[in-house]
Amino acid sequence: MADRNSALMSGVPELLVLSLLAGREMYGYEIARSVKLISRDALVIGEGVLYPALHALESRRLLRAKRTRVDGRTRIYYSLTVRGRARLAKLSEDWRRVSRGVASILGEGSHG
Amino acid sequence: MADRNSALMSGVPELLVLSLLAGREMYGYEIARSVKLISRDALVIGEGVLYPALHALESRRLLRAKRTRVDGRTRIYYSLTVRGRARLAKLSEDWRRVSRGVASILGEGSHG
DNA sequence: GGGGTATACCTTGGGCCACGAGGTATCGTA
DNA sequence: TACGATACCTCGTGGCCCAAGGTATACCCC
Repeated sequence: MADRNSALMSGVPELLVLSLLAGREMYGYEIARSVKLISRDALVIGEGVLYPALHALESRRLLRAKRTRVDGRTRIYYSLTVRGRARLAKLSEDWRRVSRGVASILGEGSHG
Repeated sequence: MADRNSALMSGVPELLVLSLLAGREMYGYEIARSVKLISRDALVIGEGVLYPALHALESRRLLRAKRTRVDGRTRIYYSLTVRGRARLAKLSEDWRRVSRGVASILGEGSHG
């Protein structure tokens, strides 16, 4: 099964997470709010998607985790590893390819 | 559970099929080749994805099927129903929303 | 007649992943 | 005391994608 590489799409949550963390380290709850905020409500990433994704990303060594305590609450800050940056580069390119591809089909279809 | 409506993404094959059929009626094999051709190899829709998708779309009354015989081979031409057009409109809008959303996150991340 | 390629349809099995729902705990506030 | 925001988490369901494999016709070449 190779590595779910050339999938048509999928993996958007992973892409969002990696992309945000490329800018600075963030914690889960903050990532969820940021996605909603930056995309102006176009995208919402649920916690049932986010946390498992973060754990998977960490165990795949794409993210590094740092536990801290703020105001009595636990926060886990995540940052990109080198492998994470490579993965981000690949996923971004995949996304652009698919995005352009879909646009080309939509264009064809609509103007007839 | 509602109708897999507000999904983050997914459903790209369905979108492609509906979009192509909005232009003119086509048969399965032709759709597969067209996707590859129009997208300049950016997108490839396998037959294991395409045919089940076409059947599902037909049973949901989004497509209409018309069996014909050409040169001794069977072709099944599909065309959009009214419901299919409505579905296409919705999926296109969803796609544009997600696409813009992802772009906004990628933009933030890369120059941040 | 045998082999290869293109056309044209199909199903099955497996697996990934998104999602909703629900759970724990702290803090501030009304 | 109850609620909402913050902050983490898991589980079960189900959708959907995919590779692989299967059937059959037409055409070409040798």
